[in-house]
Amino acid sequence: MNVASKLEHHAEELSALGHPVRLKVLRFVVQGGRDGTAAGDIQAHVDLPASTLSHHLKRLVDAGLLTTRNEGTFHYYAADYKALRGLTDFVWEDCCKRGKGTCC
Amino acid sequence: MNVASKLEHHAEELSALGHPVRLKVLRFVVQGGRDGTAAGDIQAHVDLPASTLSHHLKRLVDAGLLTTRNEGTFHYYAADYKALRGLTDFVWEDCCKRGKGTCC
DNA sequence: TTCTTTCTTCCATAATTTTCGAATTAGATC
DNA sequence: GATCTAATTCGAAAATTATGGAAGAAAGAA
Repeated sequence: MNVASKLEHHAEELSALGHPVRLKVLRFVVQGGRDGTAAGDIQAHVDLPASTLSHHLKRLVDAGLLTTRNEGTFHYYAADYKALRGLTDFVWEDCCKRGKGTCC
Repeated sequence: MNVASKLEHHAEELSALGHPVRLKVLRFVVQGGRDGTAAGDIQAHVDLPASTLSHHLKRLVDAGLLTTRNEGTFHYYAADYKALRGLTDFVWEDCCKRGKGTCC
């Protein structure tokens, strides 16, 4: 993946996280572990209409931050921990390389 | 600072980073070190009209990710490394505490 | 089949964001 | 003062995002 599209991708991820509801959802799912958290449990946590929440969940999945899996009528969402680590690392990449001294 | 407003604040920071130009700017400034980077140098890096860039810089400063300092007619922008660290840590806070096993 | 539960998609409206030329400010230099 | 340079603010159009009721889909139970 080239530099420009990597930037676009990470910007998309950050944009997805840049909304109070979605950030709250992501943290809840991150804390829920690898097995994932059911959409209904997420809804109880954020207290919003199902349709509104569904849009936000889709945005997080589209960005590649969450994965989803269905079990019967239940839809489970889990964090893509690798993607998330890649994102938080990206922001710090080459910190201070153009400055004098170190800082990070 | 309470939990809700901390969430709002970090969502605002992430939203500020959730744009390709602003993410590129932030990384450039992060790499520029503590002394900061002049607006003109940033403009050369992103190749955009000054007015457009100025809006993006303001957004990053308003979010608390950049600080600014004037020297004559030059405006220097520097990363608030503490704020940035607080942000990237926040996303991972209490990872897996509601799940079984560990992952982070 | 009919009903219930769980969740998504459709649709329209409202609100916010992005863009950049033109005008303006602020400081340095002649 | 006049002028140049560096950068911000104004203003207005275009594009994107956010919200949630209503309708639909998918799985299971009665």
